[in-house]
Amino acid sequence: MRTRRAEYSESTRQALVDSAVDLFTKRGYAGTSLDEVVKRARVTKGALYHHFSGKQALFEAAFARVETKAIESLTAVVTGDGAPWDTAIAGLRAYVRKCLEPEYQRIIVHEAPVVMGWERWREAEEHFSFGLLRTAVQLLVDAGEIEEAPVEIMARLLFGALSAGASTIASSSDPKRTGREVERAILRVLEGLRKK
Amino acid sequence: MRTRRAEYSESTRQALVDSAVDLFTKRGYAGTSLDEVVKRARVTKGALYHHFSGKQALFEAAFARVETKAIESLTAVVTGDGAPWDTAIAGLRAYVRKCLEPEYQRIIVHEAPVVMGWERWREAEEHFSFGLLRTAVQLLVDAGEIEEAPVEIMARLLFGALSAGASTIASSSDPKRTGREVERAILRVLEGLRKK
DNA sequence: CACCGGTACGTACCGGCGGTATGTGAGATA
DNA sequence: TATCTCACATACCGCCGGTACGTACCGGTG
Repeated sequence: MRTRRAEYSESTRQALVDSAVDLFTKRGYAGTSLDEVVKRARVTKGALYHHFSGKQALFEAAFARVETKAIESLTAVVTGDGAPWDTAIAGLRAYVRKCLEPEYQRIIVHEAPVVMGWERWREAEEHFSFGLLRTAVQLLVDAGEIEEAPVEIMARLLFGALSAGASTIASSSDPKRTGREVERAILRVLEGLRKK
Repeated sequence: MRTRRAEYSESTRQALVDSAVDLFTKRGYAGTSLDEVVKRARVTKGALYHHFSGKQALFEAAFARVETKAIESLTAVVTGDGAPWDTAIAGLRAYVRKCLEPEYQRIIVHEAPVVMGWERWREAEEHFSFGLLRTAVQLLVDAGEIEEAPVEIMARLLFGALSAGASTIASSSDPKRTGREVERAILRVLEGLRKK
C-alpha cells in the first residue's frame, strides 16, 4: 500500500541523494560537509541520519545512483545483435564517453575506491560497470575472438587502462584530439590480443 | 656549513615524515590525525607546522619519500645494458613487485591521486614512477620494438593497467598465483603490441 | 664573556565537521 | 476523536585541522 508519508519520505531521500551527487562531484567527498548537503536538500541532519547511517552510507547511495544510470545507458549500447567484436568496441567507446561525464569521473572512477575502500569498491563494482566489462570480455573469449586467458585478470587490466585513459582525456588541453588518440591506442591493444 | 641546530631540525623533520608514512600506510590519509603523527614522532604540532604548511604538505613529503625510494630500486633494475625489450620486461616485473609493498600501494597508487588531486598528482608523477615508465616506452619505440604510437597515451594506459593489476594481486586470496597470472597477461598485451 | 637575534619548536585555543540524543508534530490507525 | 508512530527538527558533544603566541636554545657579534 502506497501511503502519503511513504511518498514524502522517498522524496526527501531522493533529494538528499541528488544533493550528495552534486556536491561530491563538485568538491569531492572530503571537501563536502553534511551541512551543505542537507541545506541544498532543504532538510536537516536529522533527516539525513534517519535515512542513512552516516556520510559513508550517503556516498554509497550516490555511488549506486550514478552507477545505475550508467549501466542503463551502457546496456542499451551493448544489447544490439551485431558481431561480438563490433559490439565490444561500441561498448568500450560508450564507456570512455561515460567516464568523461563529471559525475561518473569524480565519484565512480576517482573517489569511490578510496572512500569505500578497495575491497568494498571491488565488491560493489561486480554488479555495475566492472561486471559488465567482465561479461563482455568473457563473450569475446567464448566467441573465439581473443586468445584464452584468465578473464578476471584481463578485465581488471582493461578496466584500469580505460580509467587512466578517461582521466587523461578529461584533463587534456585538447580533449577531442586526446580522445581520438586514446581510442586508437585502446583499439590497438585489443587488436594485439585478437586471434589471427 | 653544517651546524648543530640544522642537524636537529633535519632529524625531527625526518621523524615526522617517517611517522606520516607509517600512519598513512596503515590508516590512510583521512583516517590519520596529526595528533597521532606528532605523538609517534615525539614532538608537537608546533614542530609539524614549522616544517610543513599543513596536512597536505606532509602527505606530499611522505609521497616524495616513498617515490624516491622506489625510483632508486627501479633504476637499479633498468640500468643494465641488456636488450631494450628484456630490460623493459624486467622493469615491469620490478614495478609490479613495488606496487605490492604496503607503503607504495596505499600512499602512491591508491591515495595520492585523490589526496593531491589528479592534476597535481600527474605533475608530481612526471618526476617519479610514471616518468620512468614513459621513458621506457619511448626507448622501446625508438628501438623499433613496438609500433609507432603516441607515447604519452600508451604510457598512461599501461600505468593504469599496472596499477589495477597490482591491486588485484594485493587483494587476492592467492597472491602468488594471481601474481603469475597478472604478469602473463601484461606480457601478452605487450607481445600484442610488438612489431613482427 | 655578555648580549642579542632568530630559529625551532611547545602551548593554548578556535571554528568546523561528523555524529548522537532527544524533542515534536503531522499523518496513519483503531 | 484519541493514540500511536515515524519522519523528521533541534541542540549538543568530541575530535581534528589550523592558528596565534610564548619560549628556550643555539649561534654569531662586540
